[in-house]
Amino acid sequence: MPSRSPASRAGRPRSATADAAILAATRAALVELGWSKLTLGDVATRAGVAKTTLYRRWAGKNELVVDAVAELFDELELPDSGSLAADIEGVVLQFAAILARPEAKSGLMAVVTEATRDDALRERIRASVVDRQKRLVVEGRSRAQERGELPPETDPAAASRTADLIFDMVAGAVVHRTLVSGEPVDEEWVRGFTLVLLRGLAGEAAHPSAG
Amino acid sequence: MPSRSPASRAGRPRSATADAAILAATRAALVELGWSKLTLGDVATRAGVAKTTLYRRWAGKNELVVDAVAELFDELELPDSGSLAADIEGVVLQFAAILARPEAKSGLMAVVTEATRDDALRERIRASVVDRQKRLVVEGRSRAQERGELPPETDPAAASRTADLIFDMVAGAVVHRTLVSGEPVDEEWVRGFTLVLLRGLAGEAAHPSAG
Amino acid sequence: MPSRSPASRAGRPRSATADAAILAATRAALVELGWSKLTLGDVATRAGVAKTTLYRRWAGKNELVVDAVAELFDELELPDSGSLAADIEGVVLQFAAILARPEAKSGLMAVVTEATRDDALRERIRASVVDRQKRLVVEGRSRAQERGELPPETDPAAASRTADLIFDMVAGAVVHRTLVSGEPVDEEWVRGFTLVLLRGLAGEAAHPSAG
Amino acid sequence: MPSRSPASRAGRPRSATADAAILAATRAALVELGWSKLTLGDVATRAGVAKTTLYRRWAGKNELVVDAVAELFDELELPDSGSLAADIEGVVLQFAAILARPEAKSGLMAVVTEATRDDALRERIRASVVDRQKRLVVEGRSRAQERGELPPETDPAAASRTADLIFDMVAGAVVHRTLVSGEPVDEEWVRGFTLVLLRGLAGEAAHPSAG
DNA sequence: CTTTAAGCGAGACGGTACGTCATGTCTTCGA
DNA sequence: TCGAAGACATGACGTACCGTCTCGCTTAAAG
Repeated sequence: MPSRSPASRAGRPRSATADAAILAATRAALVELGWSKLTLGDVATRAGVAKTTLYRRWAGKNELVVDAVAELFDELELPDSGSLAADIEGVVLQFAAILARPEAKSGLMAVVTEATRDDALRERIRASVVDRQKRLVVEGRSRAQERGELPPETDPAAASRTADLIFDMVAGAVVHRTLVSGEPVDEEWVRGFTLVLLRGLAGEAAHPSAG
Repeated sequence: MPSRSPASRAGRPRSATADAAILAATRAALVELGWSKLTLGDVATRAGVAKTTLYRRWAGKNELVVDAVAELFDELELPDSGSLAADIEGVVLQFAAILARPEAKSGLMAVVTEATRDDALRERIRASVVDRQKRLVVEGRSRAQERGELPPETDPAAASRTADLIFDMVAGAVVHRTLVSGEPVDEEWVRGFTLVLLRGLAGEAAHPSAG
Repeated sequence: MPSRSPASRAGRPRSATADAAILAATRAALVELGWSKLTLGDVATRAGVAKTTLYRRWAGKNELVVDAVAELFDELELPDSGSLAADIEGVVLQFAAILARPEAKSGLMAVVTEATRDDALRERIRASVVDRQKRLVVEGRSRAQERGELPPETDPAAASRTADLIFDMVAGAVVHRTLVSGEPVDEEWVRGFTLVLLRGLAGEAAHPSAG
Repeated sequence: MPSRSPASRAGRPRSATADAAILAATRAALVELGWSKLTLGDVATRAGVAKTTLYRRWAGKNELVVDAVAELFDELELPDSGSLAADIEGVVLQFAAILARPEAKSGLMAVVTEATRDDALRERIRASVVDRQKRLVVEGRSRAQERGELPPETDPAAASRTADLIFDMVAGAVVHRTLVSGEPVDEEWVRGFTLVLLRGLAGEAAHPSAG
């Protein structure tokens, strides 16, 4: 989100519609041009806004695209389909569907790349994009525990570690298949993936890694 | 690799040392500057070569970086450590170690990002980087089958599909943890990951996905 | 002169000082380097200005140099020395003095050369440089007619034709001696030249060319 | 002319036809492209010759073009038409006709411009182009003296000075009218010019400039 | 109901990198 | 040894974006 002066008192307030227009224009430009050919001047023109306005709210291309892409993940929801396997399959398919959209492909990967040399950007991505999805892992597991599909956690540290592992595996596999392998994440693949993942996790609590 | 005319007879031949110097300079620049601040002019200067020489051999930044990074993966080897789990752990650690190097982080992710909009580039990456690693999956599995750790394959199509799945899961998880989560791929994580993966794959052949 | 949008309202106005700095830098570069080694990048640097600023105002090297050189001729004045011969000698010496300056030598000849293949450029030169001098011929002749040194003109067409002839002869001879022959236009040469010219023109009106 | 090693003995002798082909190609390129867009690589290609061959014989663009253009003036001849005025008119028209050709316009003026900063080049031009024409002035005057149209010269120094003056006036006026004014040198203009020139010169010997 | 301070569009500004082109030199091969 | 072919180091080209900076307007809250 664009940073706001804490106590904006005097003067004309910032246009509320401009933010939305800029983010939408950014996504449109990502679809048409991709990350590397997207220019802030062009985004400003598309949004019907002056470059100044854009720079007043975002520090640069990276920050802008993070915000533009983050909005895409707001629609992710954990389906309550009665079984853990079906829950996972559902959420993975949703995630893959978002990732398949060109504005997500171009934009998300690019900012992650940039973040390898920019800690503030990595933090922004984690806060805006990643953590919003991690809650799905936690929530899904607690539901499964309620249903007795997974044993209850006793060690919170191990639980957190396992959640991280699951998240890296789910997100990593989907991203890799979509972006690197260039193959579709279809129902068949998701079934196979979920099977392996769940079978692998089945005895996990019983054999906690030593730490 | 730079394309060569097959039967180059007349004229001065291309300098053999220039190629190596350019690729090394590219990696050095990736380490120092990262992808987005790497400029071809700077690479040329570092390599002690004219910009034109560089453009004569590579079409642009993307192609150059693919070649520069691909060389890093040549050192990957499948260790023969006696057990499937140890083999996997060994190769994952090697893979993670390469990926942790800044020139790989910056460079590989960036070209993968670019490849989302450039099929020729994706193909180049697949040929230069990905396929060279996939053989490790196939080789590792056949060794494990010889040792009786995995059942022999009967359906080659299912085998290929499973190999792809394994590859997406291994590479995806490592990449995601390294680049997105920003956490180290240490021995502890690798043990946990391998455990889940192997346990998940244990019954895979018995329950082939329907297709 | 750089073209200006007639009603420039919005946006930051063009820096007024930049124009002068660029033209001065251009003349300095002409003196040091000559036409063929003058680069617009160097001019921009000398003027403390970005290359883009320069290109925003002039279409290229030719147009820039025409403007830079044209300013040199603004100082030409017709001396009122009492006799036609002295007037001519005075103005020819002034003209030769300007032409002897290296920035005029290098610059003017070069753009005239370029103008052989570029009508717009020829027109620009005529407007900026040539026509400003032609007035001296007209003015000088009318003064001489008032003094009775030349007969009054009756046929305006013939008068114009004669003015053109005089101009080609004066400018041509001075330019040729300075630039082609590489000899100085000193007082001695000017006296000889003026003598021939005036004697030749003495009966001109009496023997108009047939047309 | 291209410099030749005085005693070319060993090895393959230089192709005799190459010289002519290169000069012709140079003139053709001047016609099509003009001086500033003429490139030596292009000339070499047109002549069916390697760039190396070209550089082995000429030092650069300037020297090559001087030689290419100089050949054009070889066809200049002093017509023997019986009267001084007609002789002058004839030779001026011939001169103007050569100068009107695009390869002469572009090429000659350009090298003269370059020569303002390169004494060796100026000397080459004088030797190759200018002096070949100056003989016409001398020859024309001596014929006119034989015919009694001009008084015989007594002072050789003054004679030389006058020849230079005439040459500057003739060549200068024609060049200026053709290249700067952009007007044609037609019969009418030549008649007017010759009239002025001859009338001006009529008493020249009687009033030598004081020196 | 007027200040008044900020937001806003437009666009010029000093920079940096781009990818191409021409220069003049060099290195190889074949004649 | 020359000539063709073409790679080479060099350096300018003209363009595109960058992120900043004036400008002359709104525009709404504070006085």
